[in-house]
Amino acid sequence: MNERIFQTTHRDAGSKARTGVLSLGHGDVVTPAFMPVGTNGTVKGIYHEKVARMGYNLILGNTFHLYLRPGLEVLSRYSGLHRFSHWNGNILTDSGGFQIFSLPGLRRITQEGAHFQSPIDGSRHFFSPEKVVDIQHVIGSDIAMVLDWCTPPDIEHGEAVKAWKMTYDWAKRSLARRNELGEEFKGCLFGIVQGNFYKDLRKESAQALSEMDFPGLAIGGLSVGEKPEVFKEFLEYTAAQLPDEKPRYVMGIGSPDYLMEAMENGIDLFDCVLATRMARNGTVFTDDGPLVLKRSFNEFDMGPISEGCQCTACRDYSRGYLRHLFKCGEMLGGMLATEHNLAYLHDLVEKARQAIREDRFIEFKAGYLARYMSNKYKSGK
RNA sequence: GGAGAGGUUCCCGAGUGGUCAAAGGGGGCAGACUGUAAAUCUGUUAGCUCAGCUUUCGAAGGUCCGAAUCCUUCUCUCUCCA
Repeated sequence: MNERIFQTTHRDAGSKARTGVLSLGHGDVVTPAFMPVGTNGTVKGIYHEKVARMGYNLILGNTFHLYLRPGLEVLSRYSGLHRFSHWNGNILTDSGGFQIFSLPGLRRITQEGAHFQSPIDGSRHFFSPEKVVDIQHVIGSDIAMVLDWCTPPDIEHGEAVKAWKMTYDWAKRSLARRNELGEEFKGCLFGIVQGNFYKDLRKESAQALSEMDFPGLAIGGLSVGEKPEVFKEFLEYTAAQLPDEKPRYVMGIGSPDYLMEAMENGIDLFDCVLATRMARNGTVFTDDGPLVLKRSFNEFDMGPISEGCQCTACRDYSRGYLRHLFKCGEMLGGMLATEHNLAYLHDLVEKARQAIREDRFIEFKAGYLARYMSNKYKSGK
């Protein structure tokens, strides 16, 4: 059942970075790979067709959201999310653990699972690890994630122990449920490492999950409000505990600098809402740092966001026009910016893969970040 | 020509003697955003040598300890009637 889904194709000579191929139900994914987030079965502000044409073959959906809307009956009648949403590539679904974590006051976690209230209508629901596997089975996820308990920074050691032990127990139950479904369950199920910001717990969690029958492992509970140095320290530490032969996925990171850190540490997958959310809010990635399109200095700028970028925004429109769209609240602005940010990250990761293949990832990263982090467009303040 | 209403800080618009540099919108400017309760949220928006001081509510005078608020004149706008 647990066939090998990942092959490393090259290892960078100067770091732990690696390239590989992930073979999933809807085609291969070259790694490292960034995964755009499409929580509700749509990557906000862009056609699936464009996402696919850009080169993305693995996007996210969210168990929590899709269970609440449109609900399992609809998804089941459509034979899953691929057909429902007309996406022919791969889909990874997050379990909803992060959403439940994000609903303080609306949730209660017990050994059995998570009780929560819908943020849509206040109705009460319950997710057990088994049920979450079942829902993702209905969705038809190519990669399903176990239900986990994500914790914020600055919690007590004792509480962090409780959370990761719970996540571990839930992981075992998730696997058991997957095994019950047998061949019917077409996707692969990934485990999630927790352990908060305690190295002993990260290590225990990573080792415990590594010994289990998961075809891939994720690092959860990072980028939840901790400082960048802390993120980096725990990313590096935790990644090193994971088995080399399985794909490693860091959940929820998407700024260029975080992606670089992840790739350097041998991470193969990452996803984030940042690119698409920032885009809708008017900020685009450039090699010189993030650019807020609404800012006044763009008014007469007839150049593209990024020279050489192949996206529609850069190909057909100027910074001045994009500024105008955002100032008018025109939805095209958000759509174009979304396309740009996704194209930008795709290009960036492709450049990184190329650097890895040529054993020069460290120089590539240093050169890129020196320019990106100088943040040319940051205001004086 | 007659009757009435009114001119408030970039705009709209509250405010009818001190607690008003003046509510609230809008616009402007800036900041944030990292497994999406987000096409969202936050800050700021007279000037200065920002504690404090100076100028500001159509204009000019006046009353008062004190005026965006009261009085006089002027000016402009709008509505209705001729």
